[in-house]
Amino acid sequence: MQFEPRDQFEQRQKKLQQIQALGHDAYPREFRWTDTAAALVEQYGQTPGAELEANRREVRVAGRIVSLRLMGKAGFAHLQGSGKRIQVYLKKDVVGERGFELFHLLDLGDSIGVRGHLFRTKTNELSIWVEELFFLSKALLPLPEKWHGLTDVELRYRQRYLDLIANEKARQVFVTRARIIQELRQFFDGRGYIEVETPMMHPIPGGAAARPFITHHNTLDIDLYLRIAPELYLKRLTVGGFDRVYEINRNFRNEGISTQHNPEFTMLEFYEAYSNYRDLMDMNEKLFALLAKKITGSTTVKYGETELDFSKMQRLSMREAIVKYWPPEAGLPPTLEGLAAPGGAHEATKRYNAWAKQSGAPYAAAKGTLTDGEWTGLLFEAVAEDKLIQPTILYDFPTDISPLSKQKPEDPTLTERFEIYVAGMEVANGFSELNDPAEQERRFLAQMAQGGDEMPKQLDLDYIRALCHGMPPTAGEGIGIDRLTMLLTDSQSIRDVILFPLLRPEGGGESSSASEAHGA
RNA sequence: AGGGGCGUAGCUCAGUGGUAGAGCAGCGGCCUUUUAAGCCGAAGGUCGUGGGUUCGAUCCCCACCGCCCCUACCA
Repeated sequence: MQFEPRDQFEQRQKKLQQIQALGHDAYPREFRWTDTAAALVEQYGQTPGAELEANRREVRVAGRIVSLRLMGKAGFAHLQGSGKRIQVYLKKDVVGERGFELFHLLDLGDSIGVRGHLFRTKTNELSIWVEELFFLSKALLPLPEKWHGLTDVELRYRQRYLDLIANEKARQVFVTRARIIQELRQFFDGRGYIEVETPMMHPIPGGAAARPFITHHNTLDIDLYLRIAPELYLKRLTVGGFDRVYEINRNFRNEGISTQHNPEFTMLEFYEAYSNYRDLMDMNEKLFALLAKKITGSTTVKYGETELDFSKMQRLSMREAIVKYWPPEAGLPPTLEGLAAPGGAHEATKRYNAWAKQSGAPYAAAKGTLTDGEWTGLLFEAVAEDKLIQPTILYDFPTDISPLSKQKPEDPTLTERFEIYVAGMEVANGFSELNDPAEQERRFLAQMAQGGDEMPKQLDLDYIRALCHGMPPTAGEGIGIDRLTMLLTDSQSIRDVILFPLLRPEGGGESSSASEAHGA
């Protein structure tokens, strides 16, 4: 075992031996504390020193040493516990020879416990007058720099534990993330939902269009797929009579990494029998406003340069969004009727692309021949998606790109599906669930016929069979927890809301081309 | 995958075609109310890796590795 910086590592090992020589356990088993640093700062932050002297408050507090100022026969340190710091003051004639010797052997990063009482220093800082010092654990490696903290983003992600110690904001993001999930559970539990866990290893990947990760089960000798969505299992449960279910857990998609994408990400997915997509839209408006209010204190939330207003949501059909956000420089916008007509979306896309290519705007790149619905979806993404900054419910998706959604009775080319966009990001996707087994089979087979990495290769017959047992009319939705957390914590990258985002493994770097180059 | 940027002490960062610098952390010493404690002293580096140009490269060029950003795939 050797880690950089080696000299400090060895130095601290030596100190640990000296601490043992003083009669302390190198790795003690417990410390009985009465208060956390955070609670004391909260409770006594304003209490005057005279009052602290008059009613002596005895405390036992544990924490990590994050600052250390040793002055001859006395010293100060800050202990960090539950995210907050409290100062401790220690002098030789109070803690005694042995206690003070131990104090001398402490380093930044060590865990200690103290017994003492609260007081205020000359500069009026709330502090603990230490009467007894307890050694709890040695940090063999140094903390990040005390003033700037840890700013190297790579180190912040790879060694998140250091980020959490050094950067209060980072800690706060993950506390908020936990609160968001708690609020969501409360919301759905309060509406009669039950929380379930469905398989994360699937024999047939399904429920979304995405490339799966493949793994293998040895005893059964079968390949399994890390799930790309829990959808098909959750709907089996609505068949089984769980009329309101939700699951909060990971999905895995073998695709690119970006500020908005991590290969494993957390989704809340929920299904509600006897409701349709309009019911969910209404529910979402309430949910997002409630969450913003509970988490940030206001329905208006700062995100980067903008203010997001969750008190209301704009509603647009996909075609309306194309018309609304069509850039005037690209000529007259298409009409709703034009987009609905056969070939209309393709024609509009060609006009848009002609302008986009010469102006440098993102254009709608298609591979292969597309259906009207696919052109519509593509055109929407190019024209409108990144313009949807304020919370927007986008609805009525083409059937061609919505294989699990129920069609609109008056127009089978469209489905009862919506997505919620905020800050240009898709954060939710919901629909009236297709529960006609014959139609579902047709759609699955059409997907398979279309081919491609992200399309199902195999028909999920058991799912069709489940539908044949009858699924009540049901509305379902998925909400991306990571992106939602980004919005409510003002985080610009998904890596800032995932504790351990996927990075290339450290120290690898022995690619075959590199070793060939070395050999040549 | 393509384009752009970055990589110097443990951390945060300067810097130059001529043998490498600061602050913090660490080490030795002084200091019993300090707080980015202070003062004195010593130490710490294959300047991401490998090639090339050059009398000489941390600096210029190329390749590779890693990270970040944008685009593409996707949620």
